Amino acid sequence: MDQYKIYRHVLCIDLKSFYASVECALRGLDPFKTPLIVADKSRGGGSIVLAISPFLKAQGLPSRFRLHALPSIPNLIIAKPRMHEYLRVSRDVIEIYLNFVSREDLHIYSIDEAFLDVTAYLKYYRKTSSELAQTILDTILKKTKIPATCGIGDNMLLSKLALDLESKKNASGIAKWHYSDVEKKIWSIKPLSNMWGIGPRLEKRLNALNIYSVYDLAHANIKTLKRQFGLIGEELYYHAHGIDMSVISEGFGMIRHVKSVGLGQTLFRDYSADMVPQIMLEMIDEVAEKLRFMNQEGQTLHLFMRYSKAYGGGFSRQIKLEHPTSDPRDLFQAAWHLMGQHYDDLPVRQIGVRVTQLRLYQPFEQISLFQQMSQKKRRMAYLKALDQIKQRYGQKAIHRLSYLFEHGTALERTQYVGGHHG
DNA sequence: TCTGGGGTCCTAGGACCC
DNA sequence: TCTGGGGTCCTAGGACCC
Repeated sequence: MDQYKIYRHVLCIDLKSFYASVECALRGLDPFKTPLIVADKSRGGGSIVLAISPFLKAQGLPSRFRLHALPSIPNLIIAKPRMHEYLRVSRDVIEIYLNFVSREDLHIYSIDEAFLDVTAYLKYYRKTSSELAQTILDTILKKTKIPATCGIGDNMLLSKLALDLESKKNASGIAKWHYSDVEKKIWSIKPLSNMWGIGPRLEKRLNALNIYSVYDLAHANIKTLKRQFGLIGEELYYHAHGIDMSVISEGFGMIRHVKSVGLGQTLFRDYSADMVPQIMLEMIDEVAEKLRFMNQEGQTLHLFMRYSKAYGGGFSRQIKLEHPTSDPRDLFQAAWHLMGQHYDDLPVRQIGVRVTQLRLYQPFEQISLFQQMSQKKRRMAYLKALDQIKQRYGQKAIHRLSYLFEHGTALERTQYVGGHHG
């Protein structure tokens, strides 16, 4: 097993109760003393609370619940989500990371979590990994008023586990785990789903094999695990021994390119078959715009629908296009084709559109004729012009006539980012 | 179990080619 | 047409994460 052990100094940093902390910072309040939740009241009692302040967390309030399950809390502040602000702060924090390490050694894991491989920098800063972690956390707090915690490990997995299972809970906000801590700190993890990479389904299947703790997992037969779970089974076994071979600068860094772009929404009510194409077109417009913004085009369109509860079921199908594209017309045509084949004309509650097989936008199609080349370029120029109008004057400045139909959701969603209020 | 939206990775099975 | 095996690509579905 020792031959698989890599020895690096990896920091895994998490911005504490991120959305709620940003809201406190914007109001000049202390997140540890302020009862604040982030939720969109205007979306009704069924809407989800996105974040709660560390103050409320310390009082034992669950971190995710529905607005109508909210207990009465004195002086509670309910902040409406402002995704643009959260994204801005997230970018500010990334800038801070980049003042300490280079891009190759930084892996952005989510809007509020990042991995930093500081192995090569400790000598330069003349600090231990804990000291450097403390410096970075202090800098984040000073510049953005956001509290953060940090797990440190010999590899990425150990740093992540140190973060999730220790530093988020201890007073200093920093925890360091080595391979030598595996027996004491990882093997005792129970239930299994507390381990990163094990969800409720895997936990159940493992329990069926008489595996209830990470200790059991570490002492299970790797061949059995592989037979039962394939590659993931092997990975589970190694993770149970604290082993993880991924190195940020070897492909886990920031430069990793996005592999798909998509959009999904659960509609506020059931939509009958005649309204579905409009919703789909709106969503495809948005995905296509995002593709153009990223200067990408995609060659496979994936369409997902779940029918109204009254009927149940749905479908999930993909289709490969003739050429990569970021033109909503091509994408809609493909979606229309899929619908013709698989849609049962039932009322719909959930719709998803995703484009995969991405590549960098290429103005020329090698195999096509001159005429078609210029057509693609001209069409792109037109779409880009629309994009620019929207970027300058707002998403509502110019749009399809069909967006005005009463069933549309696009105009309301222009205020949203990632499904939440922008 | 679902409640949210946006992602990633893995797997089994089929089609097709040599 | 079937005999064999190996490889690649594609699709649908499952599971996980934040």
